[in-house]
Amino acid sequence: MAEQVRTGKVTIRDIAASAGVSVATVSRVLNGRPDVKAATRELVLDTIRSHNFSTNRSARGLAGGKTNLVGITLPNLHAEYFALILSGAAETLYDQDVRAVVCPTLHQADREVSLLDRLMHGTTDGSLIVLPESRPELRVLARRHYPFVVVDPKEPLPAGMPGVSAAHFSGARDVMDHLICLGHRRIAAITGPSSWVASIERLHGYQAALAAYGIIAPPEWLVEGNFQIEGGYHAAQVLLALPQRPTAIFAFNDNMAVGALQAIRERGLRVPEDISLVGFDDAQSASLISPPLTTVRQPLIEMGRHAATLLLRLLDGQPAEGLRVHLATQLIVRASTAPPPAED
Amino acid sequence: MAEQVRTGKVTIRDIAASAGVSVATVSRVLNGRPDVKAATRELVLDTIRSHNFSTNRSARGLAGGKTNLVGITLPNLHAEYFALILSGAAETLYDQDVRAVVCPTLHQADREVSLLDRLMHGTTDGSLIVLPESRPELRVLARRHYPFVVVDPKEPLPAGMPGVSAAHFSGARDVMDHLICLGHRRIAAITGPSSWVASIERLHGYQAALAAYGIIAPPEWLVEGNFQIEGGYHAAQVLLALPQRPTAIFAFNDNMAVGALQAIRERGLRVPEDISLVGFDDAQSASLISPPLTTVRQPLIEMGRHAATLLLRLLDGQPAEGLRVHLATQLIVRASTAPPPAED
DNA sequence: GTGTTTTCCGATAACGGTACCGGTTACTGG
DNA sequence: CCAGTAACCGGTACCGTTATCGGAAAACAC
Repeated sequence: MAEQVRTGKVTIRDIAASAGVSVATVSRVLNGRPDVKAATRELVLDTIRSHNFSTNRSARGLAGGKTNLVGITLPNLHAEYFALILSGAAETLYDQDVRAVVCPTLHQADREVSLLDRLMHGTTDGSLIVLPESRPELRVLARRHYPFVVVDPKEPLPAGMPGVSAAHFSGARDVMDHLICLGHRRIAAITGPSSWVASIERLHGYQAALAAYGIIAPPEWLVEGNFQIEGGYHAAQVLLALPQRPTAIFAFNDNMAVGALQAIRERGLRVPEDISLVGFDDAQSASLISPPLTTVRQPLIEMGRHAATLLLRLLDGQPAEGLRVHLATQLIVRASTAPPPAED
Repeated sequence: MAEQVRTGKVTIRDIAASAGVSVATVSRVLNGRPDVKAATRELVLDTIRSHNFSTNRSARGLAGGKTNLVGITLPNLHAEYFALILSGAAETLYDQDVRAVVCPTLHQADREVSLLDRLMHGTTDGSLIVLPESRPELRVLARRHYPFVVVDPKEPLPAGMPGVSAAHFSGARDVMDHLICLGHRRIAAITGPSSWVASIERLHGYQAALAAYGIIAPPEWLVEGNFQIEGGYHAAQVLLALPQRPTAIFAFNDNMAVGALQAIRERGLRVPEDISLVGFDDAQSASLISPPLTTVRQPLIEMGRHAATLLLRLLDGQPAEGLRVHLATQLIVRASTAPPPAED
């Protein structure tokens, strides 16, 4: 009750002295160990409260060998995609009283490397790595038994490396099924950077569907974008200038679909009457633009949550075997797709 | 060159031994102290590299009294608004080799309190607090000389408390000027939660402009929203049902404007021909919807950057006096505003 | 009443750095 | 040539916890 509002310098020793026990006992109480008499525990707890003490994390980290900190590395924070993953992860970790330190790498590989390097060294207990591109460095981490889980990793992930991913392949195939069922045959795609795992997987889905229906796609139906709006815009311009204009465009994310929509409009064409348009991600924008975009919902927040849970389990000493989560995606049909215009 | 890929257990003592110097010297090199001969420094640096050693943060924190960690507390991460602020802040901090630990409070006040409490205690060197609502607890932090800066704080901030804010007031007034110049007189507003600082400030700007033009606003022109899309939707429904329908609606953020747009459409009205619509924030969605939304751009990333810089300066021991940043906003006129329809 | 467990708790050595205090050298200037 | 000063560097006491070990007291068995 002493209202000891000191400068925040109360240590475990002060508590011990004030409660008339040893520091060891205080530590035991702090860590919820069972071998403390109930009465003593209460006493200690009371003194802790009255001194409003809380344990120094650095010291605990040094002594106990763990920091209660995990790193979350991701390319950036302002993109909706990453922000959502982060959101799910950080909140889950927070609930378990584990702090998350964010490390935006801005796609600079050197940063990532030096980062991972120091991540392991007493800085964090483990990491959650959102790495849309595949990086061999991960092997090193794994070899040193540093606990981490990869979000959206290259498939197949080396054995024993935990990760959570979305069903890019089947998501893309769903899109194609949808378009083909509507009657489309000339379906172009605006892909993402070819180094991105998501991009590659979606491409496979696209191609698999075409193959399944026996459609032979000329190479010019494939244009690489950059997952940004203007990348989609330019890619669409290329596609629309084709002698045999495609009747549908599958943009590998919603951003690029937005850009494509713009290009289509500028050319005086209508969506979906003249040309169908599909995105991927189900970003906020997808439902806001007009026409609302047919797209594939990815459970990003869920992915973050799962990744965090996996990591937590890993930190708990459980083996990494089988810690692989593959989340389903869902085709969201909105107004941007329709049967192709009748052939003239 | 030994390629010492050990389990990550290299300590400063190993380096010292291997380089044939004392731990003190290694520590000096690590901290960039000037009193080390250049040759020795190189030698140490080399050994550090070859052992790929990096300093244990916990130990450093414990010994040196600082953690190189700052906390960033904010309501959540998935809202674009907060994600952008975080983005600016985290990246700036990262560049200065300070790590950011994110603490999503999810608006739970108890969380915030207990959080701030433990934030101070050896966990972080300082904090960046994104607090759209005003909280008296901040006083306590300040009294204990814990370094922190508040983003979007209640104005006026108690003396000596550093903070960065946007020009909500003048931003709102700009909107009103714009609308009034177009000829609007019946201008309704969809406000945010009345506890939010941003909401209050914007409201003042709204009222100030009306007063300046001698317009008397009946209370029913003011409906409270929640800064979410559906809040805007419902608020707009109320406004549109008014006997004297307003000719313009000023939604206090873009989300609500999107909702309002929906409500307006459902009622068979056109924007901007029948009714003008303005938002606030310049969120991504503002430029994507049709018609593109007239809104007020807030420099959110900039705000994060500035806040981080301020905090860094604070940690550097510089006094908090004058550490107040007030960033200008900018009216972005797009297609959602036009002169009011001719009176019938 | 004597062994044998349990239960509970205290003493103390780590943990991996930093910072202070001093001690060597190597230069100065007179 | 020597005192004085500066530049460098080593020794070591911390920092605040946790973990280990062992001892005292209490509970139990016989």
